[in-house]
Amino acid sequence: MTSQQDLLDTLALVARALGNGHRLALLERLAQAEASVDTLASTTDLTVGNASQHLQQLRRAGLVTASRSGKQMIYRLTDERIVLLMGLLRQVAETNLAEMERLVGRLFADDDAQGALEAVSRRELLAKLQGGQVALLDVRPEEEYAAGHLPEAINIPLAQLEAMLDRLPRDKEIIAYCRGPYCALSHEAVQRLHQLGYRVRRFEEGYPEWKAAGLPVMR
Amino acid sequence: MTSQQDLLDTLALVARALGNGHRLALLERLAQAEASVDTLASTTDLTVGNASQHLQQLRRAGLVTASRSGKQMIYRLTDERIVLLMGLLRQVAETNLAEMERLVGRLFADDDAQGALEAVSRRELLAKLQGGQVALLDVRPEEEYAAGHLPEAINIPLAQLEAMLDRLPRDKEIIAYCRGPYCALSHEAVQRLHQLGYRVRRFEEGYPEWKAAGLPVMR
DNA sequence: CTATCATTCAATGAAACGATAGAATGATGG
DNA sequence: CCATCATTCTATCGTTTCATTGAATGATAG
Repeated sequence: MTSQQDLLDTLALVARALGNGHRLALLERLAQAEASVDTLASTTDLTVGNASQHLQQLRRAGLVTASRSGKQMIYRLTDERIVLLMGLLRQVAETNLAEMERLVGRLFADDDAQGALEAVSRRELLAKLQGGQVALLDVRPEEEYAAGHLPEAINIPLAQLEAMLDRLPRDKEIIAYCRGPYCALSHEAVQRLHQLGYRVRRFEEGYPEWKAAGLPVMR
Repeated sequence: MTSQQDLLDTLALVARALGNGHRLALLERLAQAEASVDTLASTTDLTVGNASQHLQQLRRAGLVTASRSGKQMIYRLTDERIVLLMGLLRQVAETNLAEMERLVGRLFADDDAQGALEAVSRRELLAKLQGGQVALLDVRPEEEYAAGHLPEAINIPLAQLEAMLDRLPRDKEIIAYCRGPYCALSHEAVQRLHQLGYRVRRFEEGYPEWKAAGLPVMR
């Protein structure tokens, strides 16, 4: 006979797979684009061996799948909803853990010093895009942009921001986005563009959340 | 400087709190109604000491709060969204873990043998309630019903089902619900009522999901 | 078919987790 | 203020998790 407890124990298995900072980092990275072990290891500052082990655990929990492509093993998220799950986890943590608030506060401290332009919510962004008076700026690395991005977004990786300013319209408000709420790239971009006199704000989410919400994406 | 990794580590802390079957059981119980350590321990088959420890962990993770009422410590969920979080965790687990499917399959095996009436979805239930030709049956214990229930639901705890049949209308279809998708109470009720000749089906979710979705509840 | 590259496996030690038992704390009722 | 009840704290032991190391496997290019 199946007891309810067996089911809960199995659910706990999945939750436990989410219960490690490095694994969450791997999942966030995978939410941008599928990637090889090697790539994942270097973008998350793990040794290859260690990354591989964590990926196995995620695989056992059904959160990622792997397939071989030549010498490389390509990992990807099994399910779009994993992004939603992490988003909800984030919301619950932010509203109920003081520690979390402290850390997020610090991440946003720069912005506040700068003149406190609040981040643009998804709803607000949709309205602005409808109106057509904003330009979307994707400051992620080129490969992540290539794997998928918001419609009509202009890609300028942060490192080349100043060098490629000519791609940005001067007459529109600019909305910058990157990997997600905790990603520093768009914060940085907004600061730098603001100093250069652009009207610029940050999208409070990132590409993965947009996609997981079922909104249209481009390649 | 706050690194993104600090934030992920803190998130992982919350996920880890969900990563234990007993703690998930405690949370599910708390989703029904607030309760004392003693009550929680006995409904989840834990010793009081052990339950207390798990509750502390949930508290550290910001998932529950406690307040003293006389000699007793009353625990409650901090946030309605925790129910949503567990629901999403369940969905992800069910679609991506074979083991999960196996266990759920077994739980539903009885129903299938019985003539396979599929469970009623939330959307379907809302439509049926609109129409007015169904009666809602809440088969949870009286205290949980008292703490909150679906509008117009009739409470008959499973143990008294046969004794209190006169409360059920014979001319309407009956929709039974209980604590949630994995709760056995409504399965059992449906089987027994079906044998007695009632037109009866099961709501696929439970009270906590209904409430967390922002739908109206009664006391 | 061998050298190389990408990844996984296996073994180790340190740290964290989980259950238990028994002592300690806090509130209440006489 | 003492006895009782509900809960928490402390200490212990066995188990699991995590990072590291180095060896093993699998695929490819010459």
